[in-house]
Amino acid sequence: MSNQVAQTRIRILKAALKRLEAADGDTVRVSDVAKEAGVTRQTLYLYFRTRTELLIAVTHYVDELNASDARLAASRTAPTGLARLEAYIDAWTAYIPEIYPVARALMAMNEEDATAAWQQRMLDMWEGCEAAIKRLKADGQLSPDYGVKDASDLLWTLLSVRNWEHLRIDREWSQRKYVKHMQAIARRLLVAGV
Amino acid sequence: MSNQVAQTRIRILKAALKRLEAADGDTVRVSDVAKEAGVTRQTLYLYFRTRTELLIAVTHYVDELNASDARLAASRTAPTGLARLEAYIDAWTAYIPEIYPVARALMAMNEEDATAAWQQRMLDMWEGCEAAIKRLKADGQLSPDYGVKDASDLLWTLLSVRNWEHLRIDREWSQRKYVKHMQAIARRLLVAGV
DNA sequence: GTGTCAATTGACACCGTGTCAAATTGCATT
DNA sequence: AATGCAATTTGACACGGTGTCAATTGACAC
Repeated sequence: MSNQVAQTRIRILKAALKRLEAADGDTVRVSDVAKEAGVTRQTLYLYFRTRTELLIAVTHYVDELNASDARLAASRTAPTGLARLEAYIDAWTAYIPEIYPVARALMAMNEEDATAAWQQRMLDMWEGCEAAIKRLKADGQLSPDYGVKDASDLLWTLLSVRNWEHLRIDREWSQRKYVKHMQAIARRLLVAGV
Repeated sequence: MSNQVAQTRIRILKAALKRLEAADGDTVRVSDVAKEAGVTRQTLYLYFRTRTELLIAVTHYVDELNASDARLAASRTAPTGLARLEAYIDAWTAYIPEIYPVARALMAMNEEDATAAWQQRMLDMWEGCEAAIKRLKADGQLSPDYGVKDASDLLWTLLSVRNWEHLRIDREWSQRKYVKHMQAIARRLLVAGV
């Protein structure tokens, strides 16, 4: 990829992200992004075959910007099951607001590839939940009320982007408050003897 | 409304519901509904000004079919705060699968009126949650961890259609299992001294 | 200068929603 | 049986947004 090409690509990604963050729920069109990037719509299509592909590329771009993988992975090194659960929740809940503008657009698409891409992410996230729960169980800290699978499903649901959206956007909770409550609820529901 | 007119209208509503229930996540087009109803697209537009208006009418139709209001309202007569909370959760969680096919389509729309209609329903549902929580508080059964507003927000989020979708569809929980867990979680989180 | 690569121009097809006017069918009244 | 009205159909079209295509321009490198 020549330097010029790489630059244009990045410019488009930045423009897309900017528009997605600014779009207050409104749909961002391909032409909006092109305009923002100072490029024609056709040029954009030279870099991304479809709108879906563009949005997916933006999710990866956001991940890079925030070194998300690293932050999520770091939570794995926590010393105890409980500490790990807390670290995972911290990492994930900090990630949501960053990915949300793109996530929203992706979730709003009724298109095969877009749905598949988002589902895959959610599956990855489920595995993160499961890993945290397994560690909890290994440390004898998992609530006796739940098996690993059910606990993972519940944690995964509790921490869903939709729940964040409900509380943070619809109910206007602060991010701080949201995180605090998610931590408390996860602990209350999933950790033994609390 | 003449008899004939009423019949055609109902036929269209039934057709729409049928297609929405059958559409496994795929978008249902106006022309699909018209075809199902055995009527031209133009006739449909004679009865419903827009696709959004049709979908909203279907939600009302579903409500009628199930006497949903009555069921929700019945939960208000429970003798204690806890009984009422349980009755409310039973009524609402039984309602979700009925409304879900339409809800899904409505939520998927990026259109002002559609969004507004769904938001209004969710607001009504929030008030149902709040009423249940207030009663709980009046009976001294509300967990000391939460105020009325926060508890209502949490119950509302816990019982969201999206959470039902996550657990019931994505994680393939049975309806029975879903209800059981929602009851248990609500109690654990919101009821004092459990 | 010539060749190459990136980007632009302008046109067009497709799909789904929504609109319009004119024609047709069915039914009731007299 | 003829008239009139209401419900429905027919066929056409506009619009917005995505995606495609071919021809052209501009810049820079050799």
